[in-house]
Amino acid sequence: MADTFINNPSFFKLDATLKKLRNYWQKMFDSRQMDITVDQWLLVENLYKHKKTTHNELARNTSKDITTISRIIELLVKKGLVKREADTYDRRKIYLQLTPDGTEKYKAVKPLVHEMRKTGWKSLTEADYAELTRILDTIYNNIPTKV
Amino acid sequence: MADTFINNPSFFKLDATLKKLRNYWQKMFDSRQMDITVDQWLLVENLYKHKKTTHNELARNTSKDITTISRIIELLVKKGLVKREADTYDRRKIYLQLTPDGTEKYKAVKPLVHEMRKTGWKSLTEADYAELTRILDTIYNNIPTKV
DNA sequence: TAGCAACAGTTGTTATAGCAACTATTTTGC
DNA sequence: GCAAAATAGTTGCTATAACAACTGTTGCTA
Repeated sequence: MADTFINNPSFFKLDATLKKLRNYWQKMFDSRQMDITVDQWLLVENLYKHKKTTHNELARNTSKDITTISRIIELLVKKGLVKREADTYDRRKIYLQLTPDGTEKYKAVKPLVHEMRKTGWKSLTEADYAELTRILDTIYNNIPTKV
Repeated sequence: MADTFINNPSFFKLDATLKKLRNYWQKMFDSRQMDITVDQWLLVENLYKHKKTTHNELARNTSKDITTISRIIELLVKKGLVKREADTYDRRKIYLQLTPDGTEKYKAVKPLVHEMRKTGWKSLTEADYAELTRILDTIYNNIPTKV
């Protein structure tokens, strides 16, 4: 039978590619003693870019559940990479930002990440990137939020 | 800054799309009382197609870790959807196959899955599917297995 | 302004992901 | 033929994912 989007598990290839990427990143982090996981890195990168943010914003920016953010942040705080700061005006809110160690970590890991992105995209073009973006965005928007 | 594959998290969009797909599938399964998870479904589907297979083969076919397969199969056996059968010649091997209930489950869920694939792919063409496949395969093959 | 809804975040539970270490077999190499 | 290596699968552990239920705070409104 022909391999079409109907008979082929629609997210099987997505899943396989993502897993291989994630494993590659993690193994590279481990072999360079970066002492960080892929998802912890994603939060550190986001906190570096936004300087000061909340759990909710992080969740939106990273497509992660807020409970997942809560637990990853807990690990990052324990590692001394992130510090929490209560909002003066809204006592429900907690601002998160990198500590100096967190900023160091970002700078240590960043070049490796840059290299890995180039490796993954080797022999592909910016046009391919645009195609991938278009198709994934279309699928994303095709999916109902409510069932 | 322009959104290119270098500055944009290379798997962020993959991750976001896959999560939304997975959540959509799971919510549909739940709302139809299918009593199954997405990954359990993937194994059931694979077992339906291959009739009789081993943990190792399932792991290869689904891009899952063999430990993950082992645990999902344990749940499926408890649910009565899969049965284990020892190999007569190689006592390390265990063959897995759907029980009659497992086959029923496959037939009950299958039409829903078919619908969801159409929904996700709505307004996209087979050419788009080929493009997506080409790009993801290229990325997949770009990633070193050893670091 | 009292009561309630909405919001920010945490904790409990179950499932998937993957590494390391383990048991139990089978195959290989000398 | 026998020890070592390879193979099949399980178990322990830590991390991520997501739903439900919870605490505490703020905003809304009758």
